[in-house]
Amino acid sequence: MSTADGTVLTDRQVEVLELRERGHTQREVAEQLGTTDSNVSAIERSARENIRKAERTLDLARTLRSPVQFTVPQGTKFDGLVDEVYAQADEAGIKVSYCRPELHSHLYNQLQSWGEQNRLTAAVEVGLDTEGEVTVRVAESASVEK
Amino acid sequence: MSTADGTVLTDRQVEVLELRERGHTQREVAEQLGTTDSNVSAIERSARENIRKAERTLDLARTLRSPVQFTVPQGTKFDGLVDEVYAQADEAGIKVSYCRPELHSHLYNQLQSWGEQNRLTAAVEVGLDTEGEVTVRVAESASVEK
DNA sequence: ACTAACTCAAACGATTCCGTTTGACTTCTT
DNA sequence: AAGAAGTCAAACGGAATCGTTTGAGTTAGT
Repeated sequence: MSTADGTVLTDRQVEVLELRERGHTQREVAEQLGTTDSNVSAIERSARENIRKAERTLDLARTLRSPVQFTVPQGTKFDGLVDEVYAQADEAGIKVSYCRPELHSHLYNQLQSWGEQNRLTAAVEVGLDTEGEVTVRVAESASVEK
Repeated sequence: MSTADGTVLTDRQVEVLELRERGHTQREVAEQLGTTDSNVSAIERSARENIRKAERTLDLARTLRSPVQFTVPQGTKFDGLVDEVYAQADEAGIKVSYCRPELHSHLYNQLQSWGEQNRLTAAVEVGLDTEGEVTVRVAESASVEK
């Protein structure tokens, strides 16, 4: 078994994920581990939730390392977002690592679930580091709203 | 304040990291938060540990998603590691996304803390996904040894 | 020798998180 | 209609994590 050591997953969660990724059904996994399918369902759910938390954590860590941070309100158009990034970078004397169309698609990809008709459906936190790297992050509370 | 929502960090940990990344000393942070410097030290430590755990978690998640997994023993030369990757990929009918020198430096970069004189100082778990992507991971227990 | 910045270990109460059971519920496919 | 695969909520006991305090220790710089 792969070790869950030093991760935010438990041994049980790794056991379940391993078997599931190999195509077994929850019932099969349940039998092999000597428990119920609904228990396996619960373990798998919290495992995937923990992985999502890990992703968000790294996003946040990157933002924290960024000397320049600002928030763009919900409803902003993607063009406006791009403008804002360049403006803030300029002000801080940072050269953005992306040309305009690059940055646009870079942001669009990361924010696709929070975009609708070229507008943001949630406020977005943006971070700029000294290398010109751009990170974006949507507050968790916003993704739960509505 | 940036929100710690949906991450593996607590609000307190984010507070501390924010102030610290802005160049404040632990004593300054302690004063601002109304506690002791040794407490701030402890909070910062567990915060960074949590971030490391998040990194390892994503590595592990990637490995779990990989249909091909194998372990390379401690003491293997980097050349041997590269050979093994190609051999395993071949056997599974996967085309590695890297040419030899690329793969070598790709692995070398990720494993630099576990390399010495072109040899691995710890066993390494390798994952290959169907896209030809290669992931490596060192068991936590190994990094603590010695 | 003194200070500033930081680390470390032990212990504590409080909180959160895990795995599990039970039972009901959706959604497909046959 | 029946079954297979999966989800969800509530409750539980046990384990892990958090923030904090206290006190001692290290490592630089002056």
